[in-house]
Amino acid sequence: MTRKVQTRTLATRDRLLAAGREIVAAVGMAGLRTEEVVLRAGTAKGTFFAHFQDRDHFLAALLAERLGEELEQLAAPVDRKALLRRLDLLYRLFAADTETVALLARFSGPAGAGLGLDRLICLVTERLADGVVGMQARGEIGARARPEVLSEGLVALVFHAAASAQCGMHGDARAVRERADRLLLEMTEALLWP
Amino acid sequence: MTRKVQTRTLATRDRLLAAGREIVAAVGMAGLRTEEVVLRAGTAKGTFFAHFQDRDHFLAALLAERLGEELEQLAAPVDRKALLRRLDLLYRLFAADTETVALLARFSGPAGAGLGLDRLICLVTERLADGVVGMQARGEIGARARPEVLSEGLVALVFHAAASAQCGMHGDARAVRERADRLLLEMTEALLWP
DNA sequence: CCGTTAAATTGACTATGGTCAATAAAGTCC
DNA sequence: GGACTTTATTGACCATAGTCAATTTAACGG
Repeated sequence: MTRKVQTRTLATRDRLLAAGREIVAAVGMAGLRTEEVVLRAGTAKGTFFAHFQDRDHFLAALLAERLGEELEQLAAPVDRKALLRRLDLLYRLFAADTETVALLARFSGPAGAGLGLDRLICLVTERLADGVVGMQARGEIGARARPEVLSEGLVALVFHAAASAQCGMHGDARAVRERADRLLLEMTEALLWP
Repeated sequence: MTRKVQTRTLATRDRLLAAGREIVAAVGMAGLRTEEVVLRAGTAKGTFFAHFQDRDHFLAALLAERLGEELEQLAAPVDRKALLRRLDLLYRLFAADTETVALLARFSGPAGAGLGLDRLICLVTERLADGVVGMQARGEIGARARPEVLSEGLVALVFHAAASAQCGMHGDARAVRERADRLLLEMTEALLWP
């Protein structure tokens, strides 16, 4: 028979995540070592892996926490301008650093683990689609694609721009970043053309 | 003073890559261990890392080899139908497996290392843009975005579709794959609308 | 050919992610 | 509260990516 989750379990998980937050704040995601996490959380190594499948899933959980704070409460954009602002916000969040980009690429798919990044991205996409419906009805933007398709496509472009901007760490960072910025802007315009 | 590259160096590199090819063919990219590579190539561990920055760069080189065979010779698509076929080919190549998707996400940016995946993707994008120029001139597809922007956007959508299809390994794979297929198709249509 | 120097190679070593059989700590039923 | 079951935790242990000082090999100038 299956028993209810112990409060102890949740407490342990929270301690691990709290430790992770501290470490990421101090040395970034790339510098997070599992040893350090369990040390701060006061648990054994095995406990970490009993709670999280691997280091990357742990980082994804942390990232989801952080992004959730920014994205959970957002309403559907009411007009074209608001939509563009929303995409820009996503772009800035996603392009924060290399780790973020890699984690999103790996975990944000429509069929992810269930709780975490994937759910968050789905939420954002749906909210975007809600806004698109109205704008398409008013003829403010084009209606050649269904709202949910269009909004997922827009998010895909944001991902791509973020990834491009990050790859540009080597070489002339500014130029690459500007290139990504412009790609996102121009492609979005082409898609939204009434 | 800087001396010319020794032929020995190139031979070693080739032996490493050849070993890598064999291993990938046998156990896939995920199953490749550096120990096994140097064992087959008959070199020491250190030699491997003298030639390739890390395991992922090595895998990227192998992937670039493989994709290069398929993509290097392709001509610019002459019409809309050829363009769609080209995107479909890319999709099938990119969505081959999880490793491929991850490597592309990490190394295919416009400012990558110089020789490898990044160069290949740039090539494909440019070739695509060449085709787009003609089609836009003939009014066969829309001209709301510049050719190079449009083609990079299309490639971005292919990436996204490939990533989505791969994330769908968990859960109902078929449904997720079909969803990705349709997204790519509908978004492409919306973008190409005359 | 020979000494000199840059480049390539080596392999023992380290760092760290991840495993698992053993143990402890709840929960459940009487 | 005692017997028993399920769940959580532990930490020694393993696998493997990646490092580096020492060594060997090849190019160069004379």
